[in-house]
Amino acid sequence: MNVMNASPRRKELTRLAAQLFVQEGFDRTTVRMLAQEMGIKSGSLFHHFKDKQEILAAVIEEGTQNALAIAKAALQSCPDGAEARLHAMARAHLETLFADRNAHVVALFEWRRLDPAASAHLSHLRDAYEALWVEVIDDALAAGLIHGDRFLVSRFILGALNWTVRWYDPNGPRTPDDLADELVAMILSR
Amino acid sequence: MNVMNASPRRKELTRLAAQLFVQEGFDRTTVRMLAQEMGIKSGSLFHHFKDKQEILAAVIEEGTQNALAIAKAALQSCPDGAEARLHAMARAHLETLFADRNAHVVALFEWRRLDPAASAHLSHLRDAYEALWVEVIDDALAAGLIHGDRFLVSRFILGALNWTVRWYDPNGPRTPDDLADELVAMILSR
DNA sequence: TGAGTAACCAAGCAAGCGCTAGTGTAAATG
DNA sequence: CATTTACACTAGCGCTTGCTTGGTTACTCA
Repeated sequence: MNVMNASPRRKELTRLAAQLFVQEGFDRTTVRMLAQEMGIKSGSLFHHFKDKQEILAAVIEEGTQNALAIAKAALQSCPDGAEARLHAMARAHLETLFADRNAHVVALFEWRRLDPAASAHLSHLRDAYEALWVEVIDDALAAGLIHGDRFLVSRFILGALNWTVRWYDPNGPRTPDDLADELVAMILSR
Repeated sequence: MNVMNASPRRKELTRLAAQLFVQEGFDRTTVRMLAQEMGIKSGSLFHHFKDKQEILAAVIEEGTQNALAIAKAALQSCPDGAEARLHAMARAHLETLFADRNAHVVALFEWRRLDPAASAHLSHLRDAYEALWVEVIDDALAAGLIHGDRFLVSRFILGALNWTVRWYDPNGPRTPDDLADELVAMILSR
């Protein structure tokens, strides 16, 4: 690997790896499969990544960074008010989830395959993302838009959103925005 | 393996396998690890199961059968009315999820490792379970307890419930019933 | 022009994988 | 008593795994 950089080549390889990890799962994806998908031989792979673990970490880091950036942008460019912010976060979450689907599926379902060091590092990133949610949900509770325990409410919402990757069909009639609207409508106290 | 039975021995082995599959994931669990956990040598394992795949199928089948039985019982012994039935289903779902946690975690996260034949067989079981949910949710919609698209609403609810296995701590202050009550309260239109 | 470097390859090692073959043994069955 | 059945064992085959080694090619820039 070349220091800790993010060369264009490495970024492209990471994208391909994410796709394979989703198709086959991390454990069943061999370095030979990865290399073939990338158009190189398996030995050459270790020029870009120090080991297989590092590829997984790269995929997850990439996805989480994107989610964080998009959520922050969505919150900044959205109208004031707790309801608008709740909408914006739900939309942003589903938007990244499907724009960058492979990376997010890997992050959600292969997190446990990370070694402790990588896991600790990436946990901070994920915590930063979840902090945005906590803030928005607290505002919604304070404004009386929703009711209940702030911890449970946020877990339920994130669960419902994350689970969409298991059933949502991007080629179907519904857009990610439709899903976000429907979810927010479902939980608002009216 | 002995025909297609469910001997007590085999049931116990299945339970142990579920635990290991949760700890390590299906792919990383070797037949040698399974055998050691069961107190036998790896070769002896294939007297009980024809191959590793069959162990996975046994774990998932066991868990799904339980969930179906408990949900049916809960619906039969619950007061009339759409709201009571919605409560009962949510409670039953979380109850099995944590009583029989290992099997359910495997069913939720290792389903894709099943070969096509086993997957087809077990899909019918899962469909029977989801049909119970669809019925209860349709009643709740008809009674005006909740609003929205029946498909989306049921996916969101099941997503929120299933995701609990990722964060719920059985040793914490909240009971599964608390979670069910809070979720139902969150989605009721009031 | 020639030194440096990023990217790649062919070959293969040591370890671990799922699974099989053949055997031993104690209890149930005719 | 003879036979079958259930369950376990030892030994290891054939293959795949992640990763290493030692070397080649193509390009950049002083």
